[in-house]
Amino acid sequence: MSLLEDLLEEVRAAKTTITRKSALNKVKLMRTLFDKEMLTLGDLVQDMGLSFPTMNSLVLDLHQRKMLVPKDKGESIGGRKPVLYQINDGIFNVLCVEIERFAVRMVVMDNNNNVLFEPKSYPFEISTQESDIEDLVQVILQYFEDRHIEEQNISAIGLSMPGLINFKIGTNQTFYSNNSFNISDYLKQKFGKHVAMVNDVKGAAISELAYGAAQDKENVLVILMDWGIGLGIIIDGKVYMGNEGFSGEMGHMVFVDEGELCYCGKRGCLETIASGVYLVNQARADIEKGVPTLLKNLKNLADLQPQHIIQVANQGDQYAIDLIASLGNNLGKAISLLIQILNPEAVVLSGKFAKAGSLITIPIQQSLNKYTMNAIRQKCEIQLSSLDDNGYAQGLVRYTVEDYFKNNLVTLNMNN
Amino acid sequence: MSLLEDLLEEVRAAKTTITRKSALNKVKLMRTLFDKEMLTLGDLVQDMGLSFPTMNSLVLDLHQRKMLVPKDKGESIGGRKPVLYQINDGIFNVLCVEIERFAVRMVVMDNNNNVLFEPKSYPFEISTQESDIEDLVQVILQYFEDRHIEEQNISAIGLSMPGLINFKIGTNQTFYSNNSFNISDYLKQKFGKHVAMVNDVKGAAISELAYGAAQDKENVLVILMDWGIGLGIIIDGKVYMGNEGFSGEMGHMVFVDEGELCYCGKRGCLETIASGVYLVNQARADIEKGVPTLLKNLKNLADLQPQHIIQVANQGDQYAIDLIASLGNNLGKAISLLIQILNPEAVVLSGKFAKAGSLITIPIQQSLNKYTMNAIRQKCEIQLSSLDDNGYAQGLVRYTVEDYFKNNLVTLNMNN
DNA sequence: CTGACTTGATTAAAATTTTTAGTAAAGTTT
DNA sequence: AAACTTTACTAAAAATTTTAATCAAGTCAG
Repeated sequence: MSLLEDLLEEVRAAKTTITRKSALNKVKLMRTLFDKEMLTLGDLVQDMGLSFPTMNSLVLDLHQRKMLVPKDKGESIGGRKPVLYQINDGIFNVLCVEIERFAVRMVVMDNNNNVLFEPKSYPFEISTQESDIEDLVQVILQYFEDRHIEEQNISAIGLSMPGLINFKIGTNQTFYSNNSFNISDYLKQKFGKHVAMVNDVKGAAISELAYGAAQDKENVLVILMDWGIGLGIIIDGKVYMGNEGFSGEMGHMVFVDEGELCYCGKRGCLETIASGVYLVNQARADIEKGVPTLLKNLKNLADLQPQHIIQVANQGDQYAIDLIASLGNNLGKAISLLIQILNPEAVVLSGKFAKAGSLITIPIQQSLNKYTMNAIRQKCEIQLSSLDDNGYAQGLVRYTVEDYFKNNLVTLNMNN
Repeated sequence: MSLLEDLLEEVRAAKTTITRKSALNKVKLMRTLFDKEMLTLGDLVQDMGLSFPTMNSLVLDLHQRKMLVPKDKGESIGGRKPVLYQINDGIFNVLCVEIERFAVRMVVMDNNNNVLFEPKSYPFEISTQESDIEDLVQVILQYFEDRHIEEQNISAIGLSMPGLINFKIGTNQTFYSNNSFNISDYLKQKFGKHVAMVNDVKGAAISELAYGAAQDKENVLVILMDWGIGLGIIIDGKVYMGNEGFSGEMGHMVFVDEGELCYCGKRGCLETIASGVYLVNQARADIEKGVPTLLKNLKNLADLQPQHIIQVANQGDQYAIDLIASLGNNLGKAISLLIQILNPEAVVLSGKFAKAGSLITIPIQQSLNKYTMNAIRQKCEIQLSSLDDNGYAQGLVRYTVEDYFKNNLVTLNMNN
């Protein structure tokens, strides 16, 4: 049993209200420390509303158990430097399972984002067949084998995937078309661990908020540009999920009257004119027509991916540049609607398209200038994401740990 | 000095931390009680994290000062009924100043929404001339005279108006075109009272949340339909203001490519095809063309107002019904974008158009079915507002009192 | 209708925490 | 190097929270 589970057990086993309260405060202290990453004793006193002596004894106890460590010293503001406390490494280890359109990427990281087992991708395609979920289990077991991972070293599983995920009950509409099958429960039973499930864009938004371009901001839109187009909405410093977890489905906003048929069943969705799918389809059609472009050098046109187009555009290919620009203009028009409605302080462009840099930002900015009210746009910065390969996994770790604490604290407070 | 101000003074004058804490807790108790309207001792203990004995003595003290009263008894859940406490009448009296497009409406209400001085409307037109603000002061003084109101009986002023209002610093873009003039400060100086200023749609959203169709809901869109079209966004049970207070400007979302010129400077804004202004302009043009409609009986076509069109539509006028339906279709298309982005649990249709009932809801619903993803739309109810004439003023009272508490508690906690 | 069983209100003693105050340690600034 | 700040830690005094007990006011089954 892990140190954190010991602590939770201590709360459950407490005989008097006093010992219970003390143990519960230690759990809350761990959560606060995870949330804020590094805090001084004084910060903790303020955050948790306890006195210095009490907080001191709590910290001392957790220090002795090696659950937290004095890491650095904070900046002095005219006197002695305060000690900064941090959760110890390896207190909570998360298996990150990032389900992408044609692959699953896995990595194991601890609460401080240390990589415990190196990432690896496996081919995997989402469909709505019944066997998918069992396939996923097999891929996970394969990863365990490949990296020599013992299951007992994993504290919880974090799952991210595109599509509609009901965050309140843990169902989704990606595997199986009926809403009743509960992946979280299935995996939880299979592995005997806490499972957190989150939509990929919302995971990205958490990453940007905690470690990326949205740090220290309150109201931000995170646009994830890849095969599809997703939106993560940050409001009051929190990622807004939507009433059932379905917020941010901007890719299927209807944008063109009587437009092209989208795979979602509607016509003229934004994704039909501004997405990786659109880019690839358009490029394929144009290449067949004989348009001059570096893309023609590609061996197999069927393998064409959005990143190839971005790549040649960055090399100066005029066709690719124009294609990305027209996409940027349409996307900018959509973003202008969002800004007009939500008045954010920043828009963060994330995902594979961020690599296109100003080739995409300038067309977007152009549309914003045209379609947004001055006062609302003026203070809204357009920023490119700067997260690295493990960036989204870090957000997934964060979501998983938060979910774990939330679930446990709710059930602990119930059995008052 | 009012009872509430006495209490605040007590906090400031407190010599020891202990007496200060106690006085501060009484202020917080008053705020909690205002926020939740009616609470039992047990509720207060839970909400504020204090023990029964302590809370009991706080309540006793405030009861003796006549700041709160035991009002009703709660429902029994198998034993003795608990006493429900409520803030006493007349503890905080708000002058509500609702600035509309062509009028100002005023009313004085207390913290429990009792009308102390009957409402009255005065003609008033917003422009960006310097003299406007002084005109407003004159109209307020006129109201005081007409209703025999003594200034000392007013605790604070609540101001609602259309347009962009920076809620953090109290400036607006309705009076004066430059952003630097501060109406709140001006009126505060003129009357020596706290002034809260809020955008009319956000005020309406607060009303719907506290007393209307959005009660007990978490994530709701409130559409205010009048001369313009406004949107109030309720997220996690709070009205979302936007980073600078400019959220919800849906009327100026660009909706028609190279459409009609809007007064905001852009082309093809939603308001040019779905608003009271559109309705009136379209009707005037059609009547001149000789379309058969009951509206022709109107004496003066220049006086045509949206409510006239709604009225004849309710009487069965086919032209008006069709006109409203086409507006509803367009509006529904816009709302479908919002639902797709924000996944609310309900959409509340408020404002004068709500009187059109199913004549407007059915066309809207029709568009929603066409343009929104099934899963997101399914659990989203479309509801009509049921607020009465003073409904929006009640939201303004609520905003004003909340603002007053927030401001005071912030400054009190600063001089720790 | 009565009696057993709830839950709520109130009070008092015991346990614990918070204040308050004082001292030492560790920096910064003049 | 001295004076001033801020943090860390300890201990006595003061206040609050627990805990427990009693009374009041309901519900509900028989």
